Amino acid sequence: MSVTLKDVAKQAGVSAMTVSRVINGREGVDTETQRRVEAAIEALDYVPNRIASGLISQKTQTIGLIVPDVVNPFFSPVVRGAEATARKAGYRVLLCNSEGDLRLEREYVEDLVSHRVDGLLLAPANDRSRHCVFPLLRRNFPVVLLDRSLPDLDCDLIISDSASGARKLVEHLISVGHRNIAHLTDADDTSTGRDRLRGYREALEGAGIEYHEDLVLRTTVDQIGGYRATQQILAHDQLPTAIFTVNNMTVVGAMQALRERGMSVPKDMALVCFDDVEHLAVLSPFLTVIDQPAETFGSLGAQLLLERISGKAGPRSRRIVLQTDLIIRASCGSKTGIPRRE
Amino acid sequence: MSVTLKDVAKQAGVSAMTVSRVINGREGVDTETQRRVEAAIEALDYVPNRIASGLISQKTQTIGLIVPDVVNPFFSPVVRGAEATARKAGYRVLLCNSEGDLRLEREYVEDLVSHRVDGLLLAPANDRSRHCVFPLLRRNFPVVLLDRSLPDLDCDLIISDSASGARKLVEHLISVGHRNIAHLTDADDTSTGRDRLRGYREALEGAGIEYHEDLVLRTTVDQIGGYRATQQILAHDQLPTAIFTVNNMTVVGAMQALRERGMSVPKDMALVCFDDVEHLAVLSPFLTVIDQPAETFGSLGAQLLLERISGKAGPRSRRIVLQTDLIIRASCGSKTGIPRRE
DNA sequence: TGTTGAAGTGTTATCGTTAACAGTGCATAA
DNA sequence: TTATGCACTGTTAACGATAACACTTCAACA
Repeated sequence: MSVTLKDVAKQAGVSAMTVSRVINGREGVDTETQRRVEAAIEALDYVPNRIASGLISQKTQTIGLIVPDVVNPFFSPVVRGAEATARKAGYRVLLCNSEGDLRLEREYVEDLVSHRVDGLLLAPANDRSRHCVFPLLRRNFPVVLLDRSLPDLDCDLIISDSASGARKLVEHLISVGHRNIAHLTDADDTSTGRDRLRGYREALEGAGIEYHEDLVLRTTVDQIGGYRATQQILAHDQLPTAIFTVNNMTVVGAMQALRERGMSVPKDMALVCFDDVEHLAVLSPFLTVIDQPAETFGSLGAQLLLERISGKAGPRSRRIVLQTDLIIRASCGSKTGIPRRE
Repeated sequence: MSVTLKDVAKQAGVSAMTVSRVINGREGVDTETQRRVEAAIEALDYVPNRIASGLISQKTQTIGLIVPDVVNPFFSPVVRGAEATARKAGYRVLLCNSEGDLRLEREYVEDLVSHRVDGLLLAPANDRSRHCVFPLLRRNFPVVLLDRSLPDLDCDLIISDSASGARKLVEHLISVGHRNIAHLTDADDTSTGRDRLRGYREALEGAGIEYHEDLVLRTTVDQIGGYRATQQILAHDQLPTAIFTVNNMTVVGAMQALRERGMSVPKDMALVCFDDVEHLAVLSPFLTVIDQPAETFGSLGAQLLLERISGKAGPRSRRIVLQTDLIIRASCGSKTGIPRRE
């Protein structure tokens, strides 16, 4: 079917080995021979088969990248960062969308392993993702976790300081007068959810505000989850004055639910969340958020992974905690906020 | 290093062939033998090497996907759609970010070919991408183009009806009273740019408005391009009353430039563009846009590609034109502007 | 009893490339 | 002249899996 090294060898009147040497730039090939081989390669439009070389070298020069959703404006920069860094080092990226689904995630991991990727970048769905990562680590397979840590798992890791981010956000809400603050988060099965909840509680404590269990709503951290949880909040007898959602998708659902009830932000309800979104930030600088350095998650993660793959990493696992930025805009009713549109 | 089929065979006391049969669910294996093999697989934690099978079958079950930028809210759904569809058919996706750069794009194509992907989904950078696609088609290599067509290239293709979209958008501007409409587009080297410009001109003609060359600004279709081009516009003696930008990134830059000049939308300037952005649509239903079915580009593209790969496609190339939606919001000063979703 | 054939299993060669080793010349040195 | 070594090139055997074929059994039947 496709042109092989042997075809080139025949065309150039040399052995396959000589062609291989030319392709890989090994020295010890006569200039004239080299010229003939290169002519043959050109003439036949030969492209080396990296799959076959990979079989021998036991390296695919490919890494796997599993994220819950590329469309999520937090994860798409992660993907870009990881891909760019990997590519610069000569690695390809197999992209997988786990949809935050454990079963899919496990299937992806198995598929990537059977495809013999040299390493795996994983933004895990939740704590139970541990079950499919642990066997890899036992085999010394290079893995770097992104965004979320997994319980009792000693693994390279890039996270951001969720607790401090959440604390900053809630402290800001408190500083502009809110005391009744709802929090939309997940089912207590992700490190990010737990850390942000912790930050929320710390901020309340710090201000001497009592923690109310019924102000913390557990839901799926997507648009529909944010929508439903907000509906629940709005069914309460006594409404909170602010909602803090755990991420950028939940906040979209929350906004929908508020709008359906004819409530406006920040007049009737303050609204803040994790993750800044570029388009929103410019076109509608409105939401007060915690900004995470998303692209850095990807590029730094890829870097750690490549070090691990090349054996430069040493046995100890590395844990990198990125700092977050509080971006104050107008969604809290804060006096310091900039009007939504001028 | 890693466990191979031979190791399993030895452990189970059978030949490699028998193990292969069990793995691939071929019949003609004794139930008892099968049990032993499965036990050995389990015991050794064996994962089949798909690279090696690929060498024989001449199929990698992998497709390449090249987009200018995963972070662009138009392309990230394209990626998701393509990945999901490919995956359901048992294909993996190698993701490449060309950054709209021809040289990078060419490198990616060569790399994907040397990695023996079974097919390629390409959202080309511009007309000159033709040079790296044409050789593939000559070799009958499966390719599907996304979003942009390439001149004189007979290739499967998914595009949207850019001309009619642009016409709808500009007709709307005209209908609410604008007659002096600037258009930010690219250097006339993409089909989308040309088609949208054509739609723009058609709408003007239809309304008997003269076409002014100096109202059409050529730029890179990203944020910085939109910013600079808008600055140029604002330096004109006579300002237009509306700006139509060719895509969702350019509009961000345009907005920045307007804001810097203290101009607000739509009071001082109307602003419309191609591509809706989910977060904006809900959190700030403000921009009047042409919405393209981005995810469908990806899923349908993958579907066409898989048909081509499996030989189900027939020799003729297919050209699919997706329809667009005009979503009227508030950025034109239109009296009829209704928020898209309540 | 011998033949036939189906079920189950093994052997060999191969996919495209490369590592390791084995030549072949030819020039220089002894 | 013969030895020595260098430069260049070829041969063989892998990498891990599988297709194609060959070989056992053993039951069924003439």
